[in-house]
Amino acid sequence: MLVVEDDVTIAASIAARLRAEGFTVDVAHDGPAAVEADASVEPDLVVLDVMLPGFDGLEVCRRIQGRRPVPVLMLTARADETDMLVGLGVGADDYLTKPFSMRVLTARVHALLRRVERSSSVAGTRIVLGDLEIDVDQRRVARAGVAAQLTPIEFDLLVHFARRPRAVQPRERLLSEVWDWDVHGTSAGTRAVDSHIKALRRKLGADLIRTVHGVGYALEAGS
Amino acid sequence: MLVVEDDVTIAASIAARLRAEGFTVDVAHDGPAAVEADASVEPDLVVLDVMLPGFDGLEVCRRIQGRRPVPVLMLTARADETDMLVGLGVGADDYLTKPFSMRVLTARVHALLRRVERSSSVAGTRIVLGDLEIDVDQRRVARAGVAAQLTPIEFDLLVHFARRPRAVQPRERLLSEVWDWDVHGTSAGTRAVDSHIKALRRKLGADLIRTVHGVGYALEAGS
DNA sequence: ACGCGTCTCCACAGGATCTTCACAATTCGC
DNA sequence: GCGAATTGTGAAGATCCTGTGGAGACGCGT
Repeated sequence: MLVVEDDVTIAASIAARLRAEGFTVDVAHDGPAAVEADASVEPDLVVLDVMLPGFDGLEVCRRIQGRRPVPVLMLTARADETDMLVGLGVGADDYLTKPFSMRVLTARVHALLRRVERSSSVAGTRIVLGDLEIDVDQRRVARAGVAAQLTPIEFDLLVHFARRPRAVQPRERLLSEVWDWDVHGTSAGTRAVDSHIKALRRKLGADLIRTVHGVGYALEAGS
Repeated sequence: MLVVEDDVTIAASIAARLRAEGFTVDVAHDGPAAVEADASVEPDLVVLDVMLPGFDGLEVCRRIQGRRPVPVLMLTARADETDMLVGLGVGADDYLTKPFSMRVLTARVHALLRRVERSSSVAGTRIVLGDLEIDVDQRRVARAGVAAQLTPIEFDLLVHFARRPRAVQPRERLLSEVWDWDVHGTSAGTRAVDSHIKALRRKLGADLIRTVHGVGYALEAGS
């Protein structure tokens, strides 16, 4: 995460708060430093003030985005400035007008990361999670380099897990979303899930899928 | 709840009023004491005067927020001071200009807590309360960084508490909302709650859940 | 119709978990 | 302080859940 803000005090506040949220934060105080920092640390998100010494936030945004796609959250001093930026189509992913509370900032940051995460993994035909590689288009799977041959349902099941890494999926949800079943209260049939889980574990390794007793299963994205 | 205010009289009246509202209130009269108190009691909200001996409210706010995210309500002597603070982007979540009525203060406090409650539970998948971290999607829990393995009911119980921090939950309500039981008049079975509370305390620390004699249990979020 | 792969279901075993119970320890009202 | 009510604690049986192997059902192309 990179914070670009010329006011040292504000920059420090933002950085401190984001660090408290668990992010790794770098700080830059002017345009050239921002571009350089982006190139060297390759942050997964940039918080960018518009008004900067050197060259301004717009220019920074343009240069950074030109090099590689990265979500940008822009800070503007006034609302009409925001309008202008949107009009210019600078390519920022979200805007925040000063003054703002830290709470709003962190909320936006999280929302932005969620959005990016989602779009990159869903739109992407290829999902990589640790040593697990899935090519959704070609319907191929490999773990630690070795390919595995999955049956249709096994594959759909795995993709379903991979789209929500680490999240626990109850059997009912799996049945309704992978199988298109409508299990309302019917406790029968849910064991079919187990069989396919077993098959996946046999083909891809027992440690790939975690079972959560009384609830369902979750994919362990090895990291 | 932590009140930081150098004027002893004002501090006392604020504290008294907030206690009357049912909050647990600690008081600090200067900057260093404030930071220390925040670290030791981990309040869920800080009412912070700007002008303080030691170092001022801005510095306190920065240090507190740097350590962990907590809502801050700032008290300023003059309106233009508020403007300045806002401009600095210190990271307070709300401001109040002296003089103010107790009614306004309590209203703001409640509003702020509501806002926090909303954002923390709606944002949803992750609940952080002091050193307790719960990932609802992954069904994982950690206290002070160390993970704990909970059984299904234990986890549901904890989440139920965590969504209502510090609120006392009678056994009957827990049974009806976590267990889906219909305890109407049946006084039997309520002891099952105790067993699971015991398990939670063993796994996450005895100080996490407070027992309210004759009523039920409540989660202590670091205060 | 037949073979083949795939899917669903079943029954059993082994764990894991839940509830209950009796008793010790604590708290509260007086 | 004292008695009554409430809570903490440990253990044990009952209950529930999951892993597993295999048997049949189903779809599909030949």
